[in-house]
Amino acid sequence: MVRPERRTVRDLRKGNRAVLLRTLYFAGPTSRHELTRLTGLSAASVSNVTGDLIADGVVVEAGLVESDGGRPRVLLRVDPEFGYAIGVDVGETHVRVELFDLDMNERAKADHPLHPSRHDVGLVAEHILSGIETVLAGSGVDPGRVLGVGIGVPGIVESGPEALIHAQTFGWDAVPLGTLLRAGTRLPLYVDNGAKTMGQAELWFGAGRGTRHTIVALIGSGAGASIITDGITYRGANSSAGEWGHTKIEFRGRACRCGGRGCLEAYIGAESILSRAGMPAGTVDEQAALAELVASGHPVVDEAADYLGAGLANLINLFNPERIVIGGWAGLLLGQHRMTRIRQAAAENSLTQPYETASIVLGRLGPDAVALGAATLVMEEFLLGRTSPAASQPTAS
Amino acid sequence: MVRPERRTVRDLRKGNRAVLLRTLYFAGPTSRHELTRLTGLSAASVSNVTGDLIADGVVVEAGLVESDGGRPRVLLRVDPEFGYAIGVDVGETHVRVELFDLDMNERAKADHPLHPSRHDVGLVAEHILSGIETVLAGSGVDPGRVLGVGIGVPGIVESGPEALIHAQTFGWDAVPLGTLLRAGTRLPLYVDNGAKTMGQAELWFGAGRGTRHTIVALIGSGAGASIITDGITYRGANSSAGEWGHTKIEFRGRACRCGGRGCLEAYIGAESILSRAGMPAGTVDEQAALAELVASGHPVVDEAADYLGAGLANLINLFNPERIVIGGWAGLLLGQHRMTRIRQAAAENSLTQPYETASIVLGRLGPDAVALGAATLVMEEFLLGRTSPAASQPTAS
DNA sequence: CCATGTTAGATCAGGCCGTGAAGTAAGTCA
DNA sequence: TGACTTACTTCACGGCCTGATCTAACATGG
Repeated sequence: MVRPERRTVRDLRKGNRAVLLRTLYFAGPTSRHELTRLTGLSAASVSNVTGDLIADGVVVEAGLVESDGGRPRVLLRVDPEFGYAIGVDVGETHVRVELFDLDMNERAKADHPLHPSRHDVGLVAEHILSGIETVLAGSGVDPGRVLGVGIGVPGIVESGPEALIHAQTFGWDAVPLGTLLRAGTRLPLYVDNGAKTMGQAELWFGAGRGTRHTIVALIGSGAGASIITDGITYRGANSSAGEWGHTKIEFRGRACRCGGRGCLEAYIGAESILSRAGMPAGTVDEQAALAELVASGHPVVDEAADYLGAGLANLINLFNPERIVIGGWAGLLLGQHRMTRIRQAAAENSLTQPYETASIVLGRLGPDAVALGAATLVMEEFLLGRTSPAASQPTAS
Repeated sequence: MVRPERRTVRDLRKGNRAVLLRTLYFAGPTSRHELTRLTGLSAASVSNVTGDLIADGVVVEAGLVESDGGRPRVLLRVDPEFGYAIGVDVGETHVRVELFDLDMNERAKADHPLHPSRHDVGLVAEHILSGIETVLAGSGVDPGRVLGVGIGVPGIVESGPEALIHAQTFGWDAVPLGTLLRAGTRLPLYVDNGAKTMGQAELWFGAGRGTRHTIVALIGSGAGASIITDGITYRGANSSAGEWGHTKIEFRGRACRCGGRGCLEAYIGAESILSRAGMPAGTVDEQAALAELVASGHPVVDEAADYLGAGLANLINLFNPERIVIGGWAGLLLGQHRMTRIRQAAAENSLTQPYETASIVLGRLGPDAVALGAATLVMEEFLLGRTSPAASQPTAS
């Protein structure tokens, strides 16, 4: 039931251009000669297409490499200044906007604190728009060179003609954030779940680099997962795939804040761990409290590690991944201090063969990678050749 | 991290040929004119490529359709006699070999009973080879027109240079069935897990037809799932994805025959249901006993339905499918008599938004679709243009 | 300093491909 | 019988990738 595409001879060039661009981007400075090896294209085609790319300004020369007794190789690379990507992290306590060049170096940043009880859509949209203006002004980057804005939000993002956001914790029900923003900017917008963007950041630049069947488990107050199948973030029919935190690990078990019972999140989410240890939500600084709890060796932490291992085991059995990355602030905390226990629980609760192919590792990017991941949404479009600075326009009116 | 391919201008033709062939296959008799609409290709190209296909004998004309006041359309279709696919079902109690034409009509069949305690690899291989000979002889089909043999086996099939089969219930550990068979036949072989082949049968010809994000849950003695993501059976890093039956639904719960605890299979598998009702494995005819139990309204059946719903809910949360097909003989039995209860349990244990996009339905093909599904493995290759009768050869020596 | 050898990259002719435009086939209808 | 309609084919054209050939730019050795 595969649905192959590709039509005219022109698409060929487009595709090969994208292949070269992607190879240059991920392999770094590379000579034309080596590109023929990496892409399988003929030397003649590499010459042609790189010629186009250089003429368009996307690719620039980056020094020479001498070779024993022959013409030196000219190294090529994507010009990091050719375009820029903006990543937005809409979190519980802040709206963070970051501007990256194509090498994903942060060039500017804007932070708007958000009161934990005020997540009005209009306010968030306002923060995002003013943040975009701030980073553009602060970096001195020509707005016309910005390729787009990626936005990581909590909750489920329902794809469709207009992306609709369902975020229980924010009280958002079918909120068309994209539509609201389009009134204030003409930049292309890419909205996705924050856990998915963070997963993509780990996949591209973190602990998942080079893998194709990967799961990034994110544990903070709650728990979610980003599922990468064959190199692509899996979204399912309505983009809500990956709701790992609300899978049942204990039939009719402990009550979860989602209203259900026995959800994994009710056993491994920071909020639930703390409340089990006698520190209900809102009474303490979650991160500090959990750190202390983990260090103190409280049994509730061991229990959480066991459940986490079992939860990972379910993912291993279902997805047969080559790597599992544990991320999110609570996940990193648990992983740093209870990794052996987690791995053991995962081994006990999964089948041998898939367990052995899955390496369980800690995330490398820290909890602040949501904006970076959101920016990779923009990069993805760019590398596919579906967007370019010429197509973008600065903020409207 | 997408990895686009496509190189030369020649691949274009290959791809478009595959697109046309696939469209003709699934849309049935179609005129060239309509093919331009269905494929997006120009009329000129459709004319060219169908010309090739007809010249190669793959496609034949299939009558005319008058149109009001113009030249009548010539209908085209794939010639069902152009090639044949053999499907093999290696089950607990039999080895079944079936020969299909391209329309998936069964043309011949061979059944070898298997003693439930004797699953010697050599014996199974012998049965398969003699079954192939039998169906070829019985149908009178030219062996040179057979496109390949698809084989559905129990357990985990580890893909690689040689497919290795790990089947606990058979006592098989890393058995290279393909290699053994290749000594007796030169036909291309495609080995896969029987649950996956059955899932593919439901996807192509059964209750999953037309869907792209689908899960086929198979419940017999045990439980497994075939996960279709974006129209393709998902296999994971080592082809062992979909081990749904051994995901934990009850942390440290009931003992499972796999050695673990709290596996879903230990709550919804026929063997476990019967043993809970006081009928341990081996003492009764499983299928008859379960049917009686279901009809009698025994509470253990209701309990199983609840667990099944919760297990499906986990799949809904993780995969966000558009359809869930319940299959397998025990699954069909439960579904026929407890569908409401299953659906309700699924609703209670999954998030609202993904639950609403997933329609839960019964399988349409019955429990004998393993061989049919195995034959679709051959068809898949054929429709991609990667195999043709000319490439195949009759049995060696 | 220059001829020679070596490697990187560019250019060119040739073979394919898909497409729009124009042409042909095969009906209906009046 | 001829006008009209619709289905399909043929043709010229612009693009594409590739192997072969050519040019550029270095090292080496005399």
